[in-house]
Amino acid sequence: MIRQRLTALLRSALDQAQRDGIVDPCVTPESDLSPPPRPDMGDFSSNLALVMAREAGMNPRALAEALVERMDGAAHGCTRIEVAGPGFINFHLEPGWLHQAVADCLAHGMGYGHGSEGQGCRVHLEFVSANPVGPIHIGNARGGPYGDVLGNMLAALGYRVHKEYYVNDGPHNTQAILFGKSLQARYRELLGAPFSFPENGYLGDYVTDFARQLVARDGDKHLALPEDDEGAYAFFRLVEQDIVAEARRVMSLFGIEYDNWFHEADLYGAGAVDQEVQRLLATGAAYTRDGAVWLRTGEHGDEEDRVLVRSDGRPTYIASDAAYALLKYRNFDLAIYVLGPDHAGYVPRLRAAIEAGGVDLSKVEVVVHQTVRLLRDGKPVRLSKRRGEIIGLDEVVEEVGRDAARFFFLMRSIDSHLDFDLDLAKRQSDENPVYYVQYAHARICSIIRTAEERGFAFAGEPDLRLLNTPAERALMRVIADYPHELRAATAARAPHRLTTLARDLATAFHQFYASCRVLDHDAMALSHARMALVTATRNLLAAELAIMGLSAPERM
RNA sequence: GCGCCUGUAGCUCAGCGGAUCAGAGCAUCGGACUUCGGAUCCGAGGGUCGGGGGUUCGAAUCCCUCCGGGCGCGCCA
Repeated sequence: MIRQRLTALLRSALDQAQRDGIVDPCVTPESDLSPPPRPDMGDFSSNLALVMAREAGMNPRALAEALVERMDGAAHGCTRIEVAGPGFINFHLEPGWLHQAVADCLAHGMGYGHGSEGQGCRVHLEFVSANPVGPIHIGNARGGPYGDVLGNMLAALGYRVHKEYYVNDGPHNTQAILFGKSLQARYRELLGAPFSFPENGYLGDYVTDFARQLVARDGDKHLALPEDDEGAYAFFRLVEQDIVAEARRVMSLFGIEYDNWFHEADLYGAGAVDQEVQRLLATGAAYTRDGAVWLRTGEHGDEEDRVLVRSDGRPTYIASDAAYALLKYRNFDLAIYVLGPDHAGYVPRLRAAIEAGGVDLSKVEVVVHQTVRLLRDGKPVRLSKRRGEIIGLDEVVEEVGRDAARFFFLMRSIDSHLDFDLDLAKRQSDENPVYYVQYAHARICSIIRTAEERGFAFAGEPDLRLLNTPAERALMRVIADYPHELRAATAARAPHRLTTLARDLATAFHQFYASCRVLDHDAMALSHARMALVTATRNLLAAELAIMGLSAPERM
């Protein structure tokens, strides 16, 4: 790859300068190789001299000059290397490097830019994992496209990715129990039995709907269940399958398929939670106090120790999370947790619990996405499962479309708060940027169809050297940069950058299209070359859309 | 009160391991050869990057502080 060649060139020049005594031997700082702001300034620009000027005790420009003098540019495909501005080293490359990128893209098709540096590293990626006590709403959903696409990116670079949804259905989950109590109350209410609706219970209509279904299916046989936590949990379990099935349906509607839906209850069924608690006690990572079992998370970066097992003997979620984490690390090299903002405060104790369990924290990554605010009529809508104020993810997906909905979520940086204006999303659906990208793809497909219809027959290899106008070069440049950009975005765990890359590619193509005629019977060689460029562009657009989980329409 | 995120053009947001980063889309206004899709392209206006201080030759970017917004701080998850 071109970047590696230039980096090597810089390094050898630096080594030579050090041998010549021009520069004191010092640590080579991380330098950046990026496109200069204007094409006429060259193809790549290095800030190496700027970055290390202070450490080297030299004026940046002088340092840059010294480095350039020690480069054999011609041997590395450079037509010119010059120092610019305060000390940038600008590389002008032979145009062939761009043509090579196009050829690479054509040769690799949908796999262009992909790699194997992941070396099969097994990544456990968990995302969404909403409490199974109601429909998935738009606030829970943000982790969906993020995790899904991040997984696709990692997979493209050779990681073995396992996508998982963790279902919090353990017998001691107070949310599940509260939901169960609400359901039980509605059930008894429908049957005219005495009931008491729990304080802060789930008020949504869907709870009554579930109760109605239970009555229709089983009659009054569940009246026998006790009105306590165990009875409530039993009620929860009566409808859990339906809730999870619905979650699965909605995620699928959103284009997300998990490799596994893991149930917390199974950890208990297997005795894994008790085993883990015993193990933590045995290793001294946990201790007993006031009748409860505490995990020494305070020694692992948390503010204080946390309760692992309540004084009444019921384990907390940390216990099952610790047990689950241990399970994960038996089969995976890296675990990425994608959590909602309401779990931000939980991160230190999660990491602490994992570390206390004996797992190296370098194998843990936690991404906390920021909130989604739903706007209706320009005003924020409070989302609360408990109060029954819910806009279902499925409603949104059906209204604005899967592609637009995914793109909308994906566009924003995961650290940014996201305003999802329902009315705007609906009204704007025609001008959503996703259509801009998809239109570029459809347009190219149209060109290809036209070429067939009009009998353009291209024989042999295209002569890519014919591609040299500014618009062509700009388009090739975007294609050439993709492998590096994909890696940078993946390393930064920043799927939102893909949306920018795709838009940039579409823009470069549309600009090219406006100034370059592709099909011309009077210039067959050029037509051939441009068809190759356009085909490469379509390949990359399709590949980018695929990684983002979006469709690549041939017609719109 | 403490912690995390955030404040960039009228709106929604990129850029945030410093310089060649003042950007995009939308909105507004004005244009586009009658052959490949106008869901496109070209152009214009518009911001002292929340305020203030500091580090630096150089800060939207790093540090401190203040102000505004969001979310967390349970033997809930």
